[in-house]
Amino acid sequence: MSNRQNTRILVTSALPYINGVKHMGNLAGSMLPADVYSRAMRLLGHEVLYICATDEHGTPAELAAAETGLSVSEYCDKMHEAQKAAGANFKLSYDYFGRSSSEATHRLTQEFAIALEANGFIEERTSQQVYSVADRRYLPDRYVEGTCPNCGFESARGDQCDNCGKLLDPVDLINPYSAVSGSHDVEIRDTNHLYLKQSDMSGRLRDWVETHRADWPALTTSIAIKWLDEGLRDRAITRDLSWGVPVVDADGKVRAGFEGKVFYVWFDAPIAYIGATRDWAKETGGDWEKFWRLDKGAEDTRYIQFMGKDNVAFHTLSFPTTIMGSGQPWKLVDELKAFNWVTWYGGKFSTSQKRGVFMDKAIDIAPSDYWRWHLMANAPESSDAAFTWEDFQASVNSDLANVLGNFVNRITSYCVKKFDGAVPAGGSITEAEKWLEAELDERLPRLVEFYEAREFRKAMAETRAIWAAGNEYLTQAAPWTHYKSDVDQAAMGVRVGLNLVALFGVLAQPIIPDAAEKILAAMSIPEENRTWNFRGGESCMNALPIAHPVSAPPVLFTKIEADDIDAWTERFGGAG
RNA sequence: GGUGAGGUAGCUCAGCUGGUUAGAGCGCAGGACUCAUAAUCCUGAGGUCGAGAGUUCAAGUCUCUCUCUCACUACCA
Repeated sequence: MSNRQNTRILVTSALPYINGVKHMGNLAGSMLPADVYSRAMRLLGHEVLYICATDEHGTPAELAAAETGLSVSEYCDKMHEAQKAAGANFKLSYDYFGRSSSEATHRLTQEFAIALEANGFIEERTSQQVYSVADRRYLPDRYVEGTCPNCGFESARGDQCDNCGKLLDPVDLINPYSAVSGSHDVEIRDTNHLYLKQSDMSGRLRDWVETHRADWPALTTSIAIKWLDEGLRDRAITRDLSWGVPVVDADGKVRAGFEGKVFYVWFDAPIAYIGATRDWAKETGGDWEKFWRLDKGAEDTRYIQFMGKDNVAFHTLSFPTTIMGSGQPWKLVDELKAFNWVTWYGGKFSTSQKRGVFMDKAIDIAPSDYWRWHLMANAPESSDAAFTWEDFQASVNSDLANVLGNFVNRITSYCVKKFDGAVPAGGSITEAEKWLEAELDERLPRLVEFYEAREFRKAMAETRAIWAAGNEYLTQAAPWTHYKSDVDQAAMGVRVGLNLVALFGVLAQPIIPDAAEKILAAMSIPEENRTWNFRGGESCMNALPIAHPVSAPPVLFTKIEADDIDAWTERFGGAG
């Protein structure tokens, strides 16, 4: 493990939309795994840059702002800070949490569009769109409602009827009205938009996706191939809105006929990955180009994207079309990690029906470590994963409190009581130490492999198994039994046990950073000794110097009681 | 409707290119221990791998049909 090459790694997680605080499923499906991965890679000595940002444009932001009485810009300022704070509460270790509304992203978006048009990948076309006279705005399909021509349902949305499920075109709705104001004064107008000619890129996209069949998860490639098989359609990348990136010509002036139009959020949102990196560079003096420009060192960067499955098409097809079509040496993603959904007792999260927990409330209920551990140990990697309070309780009580917390407590407090809180010398190697060494030699490399492969459930299970091995070792070594007749031999068990506490703290860092910090502080482990330079089980068992001071940390994990579950179910909904 | 993913012990899930008695954690039962957050450790019970058919010396693993669940279906993001 010692001769691993240090790599430069760029990590991005799908941009959370500006409206509202995200629920635990959003956290589990992109930001949290990206964070755990970034932390692990940093510990392994890699150069990691983890970038995320709020996705701020689009109709929903405009409407939400109007409801609060704030300007869109003020509203976004406020919500950006709220999301930033929520991320901080969950200890998301972004190197930079930017905004798609930043100057850098605006300029890049415009530059990409100009380059794409010069290369023939953008075309101006006319389409029909519903315009609401009362609202003085064009309405996205789902903001137009009316009677379903198929089943007669009276409040069918323009994109799909909630009653019969049929896909609709808003133009076909009978008696259409604006979902924003309820006004029936709506009309169909012709409007010009820029289209990204994804169809012309199909061949190159397919070749590129095919080369990754082996190293991308099946979830990722199957979705991309599905879209390609159905035939990529050209996609409008502008909208009739005022809040967003203006459409300009090469001279920087608004494009003729595009007054009152901006780029579609899904054109500029992924570009915000680059924009946010530039903003990071501006703020820190870092070099953004070595992460993004192939001609400036990005050939040596490994770029990994984290996202929910709904985002796969945009990251495997649309954004790559933008990158490839620009004809410029931009970095394409190397590896994608896509997640399924976390469901709420098998159903959907729903704010209106009080079903589900959102990041701001979740942190009031339980410490971030609890959520981080449970969501990663039960990550929706191969299929949707059901969240239940009972499972949450089991993860926290069994894995964190009983296996890890109790281990740390039992051996540190014993050391304080019997060995004056100092790592004791003495004793000889027994079967117990040999067993433990073999166990660590097998499990530590495997753990690292799981992290590198971004197999989160397996990495968590392996971590837990290592913690459990500590308890098993203590049972075998039984220092409390030896203490009665052979204090030196008891010292052996205590010393190795304390080394395990330090090791467990080191291993816990990417997942449960707060608890890890408490453990490492109680063990007085200096910063430079907290990295993942494992040199085999034997050295892990003898890392602490003799007489090194040790204290017993306060209870690390308070258990979740049945009463808590009842109260939370009452407050947030559950099986009922 | 189309497409994709999934249906493996009571629960949540592993099982790579098919190969001895199908695995883990939780839960459950019994035992051990007493340093510890009534914790921990050991042992055990529990599955005809959604249904049916086929290919093969051999299928949870490949093919087909059926069935159930979930997701996506391009102007929500």
